Amino acid sequence: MAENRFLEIYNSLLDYFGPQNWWPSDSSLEMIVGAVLTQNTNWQNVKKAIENLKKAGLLELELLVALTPEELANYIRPAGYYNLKAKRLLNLLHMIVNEYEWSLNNLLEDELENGRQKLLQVNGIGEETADSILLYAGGHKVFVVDAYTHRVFSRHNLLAEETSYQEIQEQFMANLPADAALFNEYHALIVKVAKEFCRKKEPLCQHCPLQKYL
DNA sequence: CACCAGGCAAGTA
DNA sequence: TACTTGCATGGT
Repeated sequence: MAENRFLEIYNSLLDYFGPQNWWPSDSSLEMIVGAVLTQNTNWQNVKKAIENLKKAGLLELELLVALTPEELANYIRPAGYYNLKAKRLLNLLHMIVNEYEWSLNNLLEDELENGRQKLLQVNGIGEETADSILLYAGGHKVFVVDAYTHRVFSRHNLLAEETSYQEIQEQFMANLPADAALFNEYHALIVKVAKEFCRKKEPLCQHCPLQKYL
């Protein structure tokens, strides 16, 4: 695009919605659990699953890795895809045990590219989940792209329909200050505006704070 | 009833 | 490489 509208849109969204204070969690471990559970799933369902683990006192690395996939699946059932996600979550936790000496902080404090490679090697962790963990738990300067980002920006003709994850991420990061707090807030604001005004069944965004960019 | 939700990997050609 | 399909609960 001719001028950089990425920052302008960020400011519009922040003015309209205010700070979103993501990621909602009480600990880094809870955050990464949520990152896996929320894959293609409504956050309301994820909250129920996390609450089940909390009530059982299981939100500790040593306790979670001691569970079988079947046992873990039973707790996270409300999040959907529970058999799949139980395996994926255990894959992630086992990587932390084996590659980072049982320390999630060791992973989060690793160099960005090293941590990202390790996360992407885990079966069940793709780019969005990896980047979410790196940004929201690790505080790394990496922009998280998701289906909402693609929908909101392509629908407003700010990105082509076929733009890839990596290309979208590069566009944002090339046009914004390298600021983890800004990346954090921006992604959350995109989710907010998509949920409120840019749903699949609402092709036109009347009343949307981004209407002027159409 | 249909459709959607803060994806990802495996299978197919 | 480029589609397609399975995974699954809960809210609208």
